[in-house]
Amino acid sequence: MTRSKPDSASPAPAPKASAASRLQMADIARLAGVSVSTVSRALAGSPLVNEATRLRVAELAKSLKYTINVGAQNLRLKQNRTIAVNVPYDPATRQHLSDPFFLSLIGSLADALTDRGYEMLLSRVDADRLDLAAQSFETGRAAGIVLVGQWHHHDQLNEMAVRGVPFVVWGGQLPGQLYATVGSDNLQGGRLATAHLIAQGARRVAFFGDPELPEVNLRHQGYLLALKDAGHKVDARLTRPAPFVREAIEQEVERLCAEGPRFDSVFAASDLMAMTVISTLRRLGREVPAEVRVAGYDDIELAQHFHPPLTTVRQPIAEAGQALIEQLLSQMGGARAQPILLPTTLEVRESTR
Amino acid sequence: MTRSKPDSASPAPAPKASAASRLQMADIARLAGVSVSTVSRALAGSPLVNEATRLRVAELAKSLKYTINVGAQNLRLKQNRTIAVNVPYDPATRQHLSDPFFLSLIGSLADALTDRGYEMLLSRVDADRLDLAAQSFETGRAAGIVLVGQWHHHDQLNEMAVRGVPFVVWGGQLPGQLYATVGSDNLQGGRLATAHLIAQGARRVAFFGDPELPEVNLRHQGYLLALKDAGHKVDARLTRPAPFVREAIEQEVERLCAEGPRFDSVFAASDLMAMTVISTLRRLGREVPAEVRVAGYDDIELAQHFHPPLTTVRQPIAEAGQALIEQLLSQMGGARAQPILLPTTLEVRESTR
DNA sequence: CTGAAAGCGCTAACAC
DNA sequence: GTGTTAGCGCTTTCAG
Repeated sequence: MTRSKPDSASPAPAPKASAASRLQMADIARLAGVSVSTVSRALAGSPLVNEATRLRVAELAKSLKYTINVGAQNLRLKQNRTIAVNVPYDPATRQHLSDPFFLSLIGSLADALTDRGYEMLLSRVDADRLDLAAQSFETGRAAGIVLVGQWHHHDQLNEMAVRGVPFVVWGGQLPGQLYATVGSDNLQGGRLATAHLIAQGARRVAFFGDPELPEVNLRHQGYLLALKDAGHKVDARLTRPAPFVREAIEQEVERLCAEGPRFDSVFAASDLMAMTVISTLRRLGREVPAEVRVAGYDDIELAQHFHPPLTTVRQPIAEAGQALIEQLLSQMGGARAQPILLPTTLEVRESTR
Repeated sequence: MTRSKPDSASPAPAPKASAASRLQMADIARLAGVSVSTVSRALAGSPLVNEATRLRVAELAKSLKYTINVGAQNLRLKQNRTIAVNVPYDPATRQHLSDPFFLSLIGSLADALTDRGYEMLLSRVDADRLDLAAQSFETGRAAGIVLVGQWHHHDQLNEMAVRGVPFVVWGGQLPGQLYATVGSDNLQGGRLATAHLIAQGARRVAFFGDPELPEVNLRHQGYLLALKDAGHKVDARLTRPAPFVREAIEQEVERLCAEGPRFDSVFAASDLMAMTVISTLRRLGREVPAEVRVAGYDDIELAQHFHPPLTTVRQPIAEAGQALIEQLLSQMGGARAQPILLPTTLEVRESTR
């Protein structure tokens, strides 16, 4: 899925008029022997129009498969029922839309939107220029924006909020945040997972993840809290700042195994990461969970089918989509941006037993 | 991800005008002391406009963060740069957007579209009413349509083609097909996988999948061909028609193990299915690959991280998106619908050794 | 109850 | 070079 051409690709030839002039209101008005206004009213189900003519128009439209041109309708009505969902991609690796968790989240957003009669415009954004996501709002394409992941650039998001762009982001709550986030309780989740590892007898828990990302950072803080709760000493070398790239994770595991320090369990910031960690450990001859216990985060569908089935912190995906859309819509309705924290639960499976 | 409300949900309150009237061309015309037409030309980079004024207008627009209202622009230009991508969902189970393969395909489509300056409208369609997907074209929302999976209802698709709706579907090539499909060479893929199992010493290969689906059906035919190539007798009881639902697959595995017939390997119609089969076999105490060899189809990202790493037929995802869009665009440009077959390759891993 | 006319925000002849 | 004008396909006053 690595593409070579940059986003700034030439817009290509002409997409021009699609098909020889589509059917329009005037046509069915003529055919029905009424004026366009009547057709408009009839199709809108206005009580002003005679039931007989309403029916006639409706049937004519149906048999001719005529449907109102939403573009024109929206222009006239100044309304808009599409929401732009933006998935950040790392401009360096051009990796994107790859983590199953985000993909499920998109599915859940699609559900939530369809349920409310909205459409979803899906696109990618350069993770370093999250503010560009605002464009689909500014060009009138979308009535609101969902950002799937905040990455770095808290600042850009705050600036968007100041500009009055209606948007929500899936991510962690940050101090001084002017925009709305929806996310799982990352702190609590990290704490849960780590506490569980400790309860299983872990003495030296390693943390894998990129603490530059707000969400991961919160999970890391939860990890630290749990260590403190248990009276464990924190060994900073056990925090391994690996980005979400397979090779980097593998390397980090190899380094940790080779150079130390000693560790008897791992809390990984995502399931995908946990799975990679487990594969690598296995390749290096360390058994999971016998020698090293591993817990993940997300509870993606495959976590339970993995071998060993993965202990993980479950984020409620279906609710996530609902909450994101609800928050966005209420914001579009004039409400203030309000962060939402979704509860997490620990799914204990074989990988930590 | 199971939603309770049906699609026919009430369209909810009013989304009305977003924010107090956005900035528009007239505004920046006034501010620049020129007419709207000049602004329009300037922003479009027309050579008719004086370089000095062009610059002035451009800067004014930028500083005010003005962007052209695409809705109005499209209406006037009768153009449209959005493509609707529709993901069918099973109305019975309301399962959708769940198989990682389809999700990756969406990612690949997003890439292909962005590269060409198109936008992507993502929605679900009832798998039994694929023809409803045409609506986004008929309402002028989209200039063309991509259908991710043909399911049953070849007929509905043919009818859409007759109606002149520009669309492509990801799926298998069927006889008497009036529309364009893009898909991997399912027949060849099924043959490859099965032949490989036989080469590994398999004598009794079971097939898991729903042969009602054209793609799966082709994979099954490939399976039969490979058996014939090898001079094996076909045992119809080894074909297990399981839908893509986890519980159904587990049950089918249990039944096969309990009631026979005997089998020493499995070719599953998708990786997800293969993984479920493996987990179930393991639960029943049958080791993979020692006792049963298992091969899948798709080569999703997780196949290589699975334990054991999964032997599978790789479908070229990046090319898939490109091919779908290329085919659709050329169709929109007036070309005839032309099926495309993508090459498959066998990825041999531990699960069949 | 229905039609004529104006206008949503923009572009493209057609004048000057 | 730039402004004036008409009109994309629809909805909605405002008169009948």
